[in-house]
Amino acid sequence: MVLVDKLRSTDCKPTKLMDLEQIKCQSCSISRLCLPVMLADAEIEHLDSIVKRRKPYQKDDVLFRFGEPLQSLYAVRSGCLKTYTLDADGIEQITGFYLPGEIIGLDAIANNTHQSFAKALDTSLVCALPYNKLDILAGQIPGLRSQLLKIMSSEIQDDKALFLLLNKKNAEQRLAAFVINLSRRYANRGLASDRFQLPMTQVDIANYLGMAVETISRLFKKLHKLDLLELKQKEINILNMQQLSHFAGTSCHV
Amino acid sequence: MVLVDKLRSTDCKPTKLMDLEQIKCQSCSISRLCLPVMLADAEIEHLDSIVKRRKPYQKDDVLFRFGEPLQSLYAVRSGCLKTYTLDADGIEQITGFYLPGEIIGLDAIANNTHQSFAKALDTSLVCALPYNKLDILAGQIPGLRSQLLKIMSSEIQDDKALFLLLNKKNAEQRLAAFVINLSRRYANRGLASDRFQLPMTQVDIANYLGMAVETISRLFKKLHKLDLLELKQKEINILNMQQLSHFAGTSCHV
DNA sequence: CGATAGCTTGAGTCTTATCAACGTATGTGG
DNA sequence: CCACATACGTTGATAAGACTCAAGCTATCG
Repeated sequence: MVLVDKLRSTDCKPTKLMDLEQIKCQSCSISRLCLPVMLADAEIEHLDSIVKRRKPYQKDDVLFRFGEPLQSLYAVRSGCLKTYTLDADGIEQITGFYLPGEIIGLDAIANNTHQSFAKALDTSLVCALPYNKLDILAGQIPGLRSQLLKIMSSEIQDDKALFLLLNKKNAEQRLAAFVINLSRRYANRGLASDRFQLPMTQVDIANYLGMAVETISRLFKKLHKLDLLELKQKEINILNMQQLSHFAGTSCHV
Repeated sequence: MVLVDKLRSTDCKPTKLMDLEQIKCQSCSISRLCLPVMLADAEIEHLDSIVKRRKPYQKDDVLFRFGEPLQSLYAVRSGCLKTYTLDADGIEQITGFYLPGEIIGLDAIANNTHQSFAKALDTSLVCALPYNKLDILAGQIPGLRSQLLKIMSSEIQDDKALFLLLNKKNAEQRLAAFVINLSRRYANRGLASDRFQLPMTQVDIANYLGMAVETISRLFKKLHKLDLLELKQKEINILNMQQLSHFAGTSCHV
């Protein structure tokens, strides 16, 4: 995560960036969140050999478009990306935000066709995983097959949770839950969970959560008034995580 | 599907039912929607050997509960089931409806723990697929591995589509889209797509779509007034599929 | 036949969207 | 380095869609 932090700071030298582009799975700081989990060294090396490390994508660069044949899944190494479709009027409909260690494009496997657009929100490094090669490798390495299935299952879990959030919670609960979800994901990556940069605009958050931007703005203000969080520019500062979680409507299942 | 229809009719003899319980993957009418897709005969036999065919579940019987360790995935053979969680107040939150050929429990793979309850809405036959055996078999049969990944990818696709539906569409579009979705799924199973039984109550539909029952009732009435569909008891009759689709807000992605 | 779950209908309320206008960053070219 | 253009965020007023509550109706099942 040190490497990731270096990358995210604006003063990193081009040489540093080149180094980062070359980092192998073996030494990647987020490998424990990614496909290599539970693989032996030799297996990781095998996986590493099919990974194509791309030059960094700049803000607004597009990784793939809706309808394109699936060539590769993409593992995020640093930065942040979003996926979206366009509705009948050509309006963007955001379907997901992706942080380091997360895999983009899993929904394309069913018909070998991308079901969305993917765009960088920030300067971002990704690893391209050619799907046909990955599939073959999954046949040879049980741990990889297993991890791939787990990652997909995890995405299904997250989707169901999001579904419940949107379906059952009101605007303020949605926003609170969204912030907490981001916070948890940062925490999993060893980054600060109570103070971080929002990688997306409020317009994007509103779009993703199915709300008006005005509502987002008002609710951030309300959460601030309640001393639950602070938002300065894009920096978010969670002041009372427990209360905020409670506010989000403690999603208990039992 | 003839078999499925027989089962659904109420006058089927116990002996018939016993026969159905024993049907193998090789002769299962919905195998082309299920895991056996693209498998060679010998491979299907292999798969068949790990499948446990359960006695029929009756209405309201529970397949598994939230928090239980994942033993098996379940392939629906006939009938209809729902999955749901309970919120903090113990209120049911429906997360999905499952028709023949669909697989229940994929979200449990990530942590080997079921993330929801599953309950029969109707007399239903299911095949239990012990996950550890299935996983091993997926390592031996490339086509099975591939199909499993595709089924999971498909579920992710469906979840994203549902997400967009709930997030961006108003009540009447949601309901219209829900009906069309059911209709398409019946069509895929070779059943009538313009005239079918709603397998769930309006209360369940309301719960699933995040709306009040009253709204569902009013909207069915409205759709009837517009001559788009008819609803008598639980039998739905789509009168104008094209208009209904249009009404649902033609979900275009380009 | 009565009890209960499921569905319908109407009236009133509330949350959140919409519209309009203004304020504040950000970044580009002169 | 400044001025302008543009994207992003804030605030207030108004309106609409959908919920809630209350009550009555209708299937269904024991």
